[in-house]
Amino acid sequence: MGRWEPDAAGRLLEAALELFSERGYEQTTVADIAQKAGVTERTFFRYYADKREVLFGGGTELEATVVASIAAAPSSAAPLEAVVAAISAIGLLLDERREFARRRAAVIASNASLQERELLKLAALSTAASSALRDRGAGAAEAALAAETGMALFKVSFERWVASPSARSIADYVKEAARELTALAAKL
Amino acid sequence: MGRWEPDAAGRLLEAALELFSERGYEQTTVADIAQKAGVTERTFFRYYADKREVLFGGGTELEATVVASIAAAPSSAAPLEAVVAAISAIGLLLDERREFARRRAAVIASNASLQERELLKLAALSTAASSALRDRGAGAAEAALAAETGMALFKVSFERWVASPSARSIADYVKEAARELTALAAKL
DNA sequence: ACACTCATGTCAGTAACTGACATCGAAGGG
DNA sequence: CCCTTCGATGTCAGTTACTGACATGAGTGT
Repeated sequence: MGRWEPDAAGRLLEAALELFSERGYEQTTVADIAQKAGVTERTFFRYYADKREVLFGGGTELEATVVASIAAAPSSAAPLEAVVAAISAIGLLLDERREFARRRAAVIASNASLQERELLKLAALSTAASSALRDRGAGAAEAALAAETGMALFKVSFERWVASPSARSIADYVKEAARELTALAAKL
Repeated sequence: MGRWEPDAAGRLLEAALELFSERGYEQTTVADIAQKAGVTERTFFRYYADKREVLFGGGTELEATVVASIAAAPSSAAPLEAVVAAISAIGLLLDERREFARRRAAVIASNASLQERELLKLAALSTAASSALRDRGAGAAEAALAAETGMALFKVSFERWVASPSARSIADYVKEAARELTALAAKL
């Protein structure tokens, strides 16, 4: 057994999520979170670069999933197809953490600066997807556009998933949104 | 004549842009900006809600342009067509402030927290576009997807415009990206 | 027993932001 | 011409996010 309770980062995340949910993001200080997790404020900043980042720890994992998923797409798949597969894969990941993802989304929806951070993470995902598409032979312009469009699909799919109380998978919403996009673009 | 030099907000913006360009965003304090503009730090925060916001003053105008543009689209226009027209209108606005838009874009590109703010403003634009589409009779789902897709088009168009030294209008890049999107979506 | 590591604590400092109150030139009424 | 009011600004004290430097102390291997 260690000198300290294990998994300080996880305890900080749980403490933050609870406090943000109860009192709101701005009404919670980092000192509050640290105290609830049984560490000092300084330790919080050793695990998370800033107060918001505590809610965005899984970013690397998501990025890896996107990249792997695009790399694994059959070479016959069109760029948008590969991206749709990638964001469906992310959807499956979130399905596994259904409870957590919803709590987290509710907190983020209630605070603008958290939304900013979320959008930045999505943009990072888009950049990763674009790069992975280029590795598959797509042109730079095509890759960037397909990646951004994919993020648009993800945003609306995730929104619908959060808004709906049903147990449907995010991947379902993605499929649906992709069909709608085809229809919209056909009328352009 | 007033007691103070006129247009404090404008002076603050100009001071901020110069300092951010020279030293970088993080190496510039709000006190630096205020001093260069000839006011106190407190006055800065009376005009701008936070340090980043000084670069994002035109948001309301852009939003109004988008809403007006979508409202003005002929009822025969498909949702994505209306959105493409709206972001082309924004492009024309930026063309008018070419110089400023490029300096500003360079500063934003160099700092993550400024990128966050920019993404949030874009998201606000998307929400406004979605709402304007619904006012024209579009369904909620269709409107949200068309708006988000439009922002994807805008992002890649603006990126290409910034990267290119030519004098082409942003609207040209939007048109080009829209054509590419049609091709990508057709293969879905 | 000893040194060494590593997660944590302690502490002082900077800079972003906020609320409360003071100041003072201008503008308008009497 | 004075007086009042108003609006933009200044002053100041306080909170909180975040950082760097250094101290501590239990485990780990030798």
